[in-house]
Amino acid sequence: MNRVRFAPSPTGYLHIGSARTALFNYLFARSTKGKFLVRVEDTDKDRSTEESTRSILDGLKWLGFEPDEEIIFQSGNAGQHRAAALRLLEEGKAYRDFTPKGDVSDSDVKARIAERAREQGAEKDLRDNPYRDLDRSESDRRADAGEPFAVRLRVSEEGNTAFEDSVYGLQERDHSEIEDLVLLRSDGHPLYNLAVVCDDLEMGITHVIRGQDHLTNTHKQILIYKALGEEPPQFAHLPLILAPGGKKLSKRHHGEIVSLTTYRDKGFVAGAFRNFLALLGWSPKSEQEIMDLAALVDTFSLEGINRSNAVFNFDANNPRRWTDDKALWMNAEYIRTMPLDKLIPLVREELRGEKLWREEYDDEEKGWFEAVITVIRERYFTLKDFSEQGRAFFSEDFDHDPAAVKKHLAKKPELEQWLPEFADRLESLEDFSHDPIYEAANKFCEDKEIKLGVLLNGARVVVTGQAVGPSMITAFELLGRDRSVMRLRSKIAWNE
RNA sequence: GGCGCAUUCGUCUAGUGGUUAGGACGCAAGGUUCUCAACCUUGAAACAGGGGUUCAAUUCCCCUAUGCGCUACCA
Repeated sequence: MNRVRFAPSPTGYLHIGSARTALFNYLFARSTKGKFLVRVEDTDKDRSTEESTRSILDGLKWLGFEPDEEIIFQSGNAGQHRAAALRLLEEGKAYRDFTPKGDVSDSDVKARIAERAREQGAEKDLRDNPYRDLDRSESDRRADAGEPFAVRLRVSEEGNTAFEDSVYGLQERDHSEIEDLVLLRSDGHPLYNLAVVCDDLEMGITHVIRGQDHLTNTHKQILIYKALGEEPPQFAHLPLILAPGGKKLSKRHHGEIVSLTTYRDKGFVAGAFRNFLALLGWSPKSEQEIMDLAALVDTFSLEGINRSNAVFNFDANNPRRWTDDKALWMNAEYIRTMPLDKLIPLVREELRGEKLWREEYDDEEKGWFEAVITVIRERYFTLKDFSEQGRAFFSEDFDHDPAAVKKHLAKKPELEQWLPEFADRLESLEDFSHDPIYEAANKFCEDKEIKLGVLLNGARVVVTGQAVGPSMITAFELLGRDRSVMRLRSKIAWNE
């Protein structure tokens, strides 16, 4: 049985790239009847926080990915990692490095790597560590004397490692390109590459599906598997998600757009965002694009994964395009087509958050509420729209859009008289339903010799505060006689 | 610097040794309409560049360019 894991490090929010990695792991597990596991890689104790862990787990839950087994915390396995390193030391597959630990300031490591590499040029020798061939008894003696040491894997100078990546195909790397990597820090803490290998072994992971940024390091991990006398799992690396222009998508440069929680907070339907994410770097090879979780599980396979990085397209300077157009479109598509009983709970949450929810909507006004949602959801893009654009349906306390006032009221000052007059006609209607309201509106416009649009557009601004919205006849019907009449007579919009 | 990976419309992508290079989002035009969406019709829009191989290359090979990744006693 296949076993895969999603292994986030809790050093911040859940990045959308990580969310997609989790998605692909989940889909792979479900589509092959395997297990989806979660392992929190909290070994960097300086940067890991509980808050981050919680936020990541919340994000996974929101997307619908519950782990099949208990969540593993990597920090709890440090003892085993250390034991593995010591075993390799014992077997001579690793050695003690007594070089004093240098100061590593995190910020400029990349620059220093490049700098050092430039100096070495092509002449570099990754096996020039003076302790690599230190006499064993001498090494033991110094260790016993309490001298601190790091443990490094003894990588052979000849040959290469190779593996078949499910996405990128055959990967080979000469050992001469791989340094004797550190397994254990001089303070006794295991390092990432060792920890992942040990944990994946321990958890019985059969397929490692992760970001392409790990592709080159996979060779190091394979070396560790070999040294431990174990078979490496199957690897599948995923293309990355980039920012417009092909740049790295980072919190520092792109802010909250990279955080999954942003999408939840800005009114995304989880299924819609999940659907969008699935299409970034993976293709079902069909023209079907709208897919719920079951459909994704049905069609998912590693073969459909792309090799080139995908650009997450958005415009930081344009509020209307704060995130990818297609994501927004897909969210709208979900909002207007998803089953009402799936949508209602989401709208309820949104209205509750904005203090617009009334318990009656779940009870004696359920029918009315559903009718309203059915009508207004047609033109909404996010769940936020229900409380913002749709506010007038749930509250008397709503604003009048200045642009709408200008466009439909200011240009027709006569409406200030006409709208209350029209209110009188509505008030006297025997049957306050669609057709009679429509007839009344037409009759009124005939009397005043104006186009229907003039009346209804003006009414929309006064009654809903908006220039756009559902058919005004339907809106009157939904709001009911009293509220319609009252708002038509109101001078608020005229005085603002 | 070294090593690795990638490159089809603006973006996400399909695809093939011979195709009118397909779809989606977005964009534009038209229809519909009380507004705006939705919907329908139509349109503009791509094989990074250069060499090969081949009867034929977007597809196979090489080089260049560009981008990304890794190169840490970070994960």
